[in-house]
Amino acid sequence: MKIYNTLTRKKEVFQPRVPGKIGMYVCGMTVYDYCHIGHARVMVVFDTVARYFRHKGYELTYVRNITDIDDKIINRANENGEEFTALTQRFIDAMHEDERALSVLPPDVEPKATQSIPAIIAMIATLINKGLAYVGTNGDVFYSVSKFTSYGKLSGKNLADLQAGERVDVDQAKQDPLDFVLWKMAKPGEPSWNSPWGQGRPGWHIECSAMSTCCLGNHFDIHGGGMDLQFPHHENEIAQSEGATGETFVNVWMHNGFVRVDNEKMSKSLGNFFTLKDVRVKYKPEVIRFFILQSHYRSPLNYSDQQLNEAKTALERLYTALDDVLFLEDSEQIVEYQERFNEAMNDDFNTPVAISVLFDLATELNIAKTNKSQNIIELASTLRNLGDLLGILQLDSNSWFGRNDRLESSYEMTDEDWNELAKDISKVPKDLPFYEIEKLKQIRLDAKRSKNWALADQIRDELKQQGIILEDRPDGTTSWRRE
RNA sequence: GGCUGCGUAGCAAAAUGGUUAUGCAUCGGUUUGCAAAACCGCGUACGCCGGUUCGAUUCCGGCCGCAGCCUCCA
Repeated sequence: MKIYNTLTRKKEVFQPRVPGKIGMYVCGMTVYDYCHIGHARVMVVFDTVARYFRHKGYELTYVRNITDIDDKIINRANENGEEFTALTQRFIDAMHEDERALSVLPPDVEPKATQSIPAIIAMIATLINKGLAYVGTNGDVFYSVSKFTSYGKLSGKNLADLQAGERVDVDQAKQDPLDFVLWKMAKPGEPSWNSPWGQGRPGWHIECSAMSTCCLGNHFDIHGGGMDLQFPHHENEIAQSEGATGETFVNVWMHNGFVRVDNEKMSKSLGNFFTLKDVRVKYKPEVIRFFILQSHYRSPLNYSDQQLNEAKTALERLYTALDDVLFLEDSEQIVEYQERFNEAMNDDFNTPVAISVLFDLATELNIAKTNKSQNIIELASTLRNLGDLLGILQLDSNSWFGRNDRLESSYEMTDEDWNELAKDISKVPKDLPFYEIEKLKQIRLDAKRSKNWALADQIRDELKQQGIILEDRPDGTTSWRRE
């Protein structure tokens, strides 16, 4: 299979260092706020990558870190007047809840910066011993970028250009403006850990170097994250890790594109972000996941209600195809579709094409259902299993269409009462449960039998107002679903 | 200014040196009491200008436009 490698700027045939085994590290969240759709993209993209590797039979170790100490966390905790650990725990919990909703499987290891302090200190000490890092005039420890000759190889930058475009205020404590902090001295009252250089905390970049090599070894296969981490974060990670170990750090660098709003990057600093928590109120999480996978992971992804609505309609089409089909364990699979799907995924995880295979499969399944063909179960099972690789289509269709709520009545009503009520459903409370919908459906079927089209249409229209869609079938039965 | 990347039909989004992407929307048909869903049919799109080629949306060059990074950000 081929994967686009940021380091070489081209698709390369992927070869794990150890046959059959893959180590993958992805930069995770800094937990001082809720996850937004941009974070969702990273989670979903690399979850899909992980699922596919495992499907291909690789033994994958997937590590995704949590940054649970940094300036923003300290500031936010101070604003709230709470312990930073209380703050981070709250947002870690919220993140895990978002992940579960999006069917993002947990990574194998989820290291936290605050639990990796010894490894961080050890790596900084090595860098100082090797002459790649120094203690600045303010006591902070800095990485000496000019000492690392291949600095800039990932982002395609060179030191001269960087200096020419310098727009950071020069920190007097540094020897060179491009040098970055490895260990930051604590101000009074700030969270801190003891180190050979005094009480302080790790810089942002060092934690990822320490945690990744700690969990996966000095040299591993894949490192991922958002595009914006290419520089300086990942560049600095390379400098730190390769500087400290003297070995190649990572073979393949994968970066996902941004989520945009009105053609601008969605980001915390621009304030144009939508949190998952909020979006989930309006759209099912699976719709969000589908929306993300409908574009290639390296392309920009424009966020809008229109896009989400279309994703919902599209996904509904797939669930409609799966509706009313019995599934059998160990059903035969349709190889042709599996092959087309795999071919797409083998080409740098081309999920839009993989999804198009799902739609072709759905069309054939719909035809098979109409014709009552023999291969209905195989088609449906294949569709579901391929969907599973993308983390979609795993709900029971009754659940997707909102037909799985309680079966008993909420109201004490006679049939007479129901017949009266059916004539003016606008009086019926919103969010009718299963039993009541079934009841009204029956009343409508009776109306149809006696060719009382007016009443039948009225019931259908009124229910539509409530987001309940009735569909008559050729065999005279009626099915319903929630929008 | 430097460095990346992008520009595809109404919208979204892929592949591809000559052959159907796909989804949504629209239109026509089948079906239906009418709908809905489903099925069938319908789209000659590839920023502009040159070049290479028998042939370019696809390769090369220039231009224009957009985005990202160069400061915390997935």
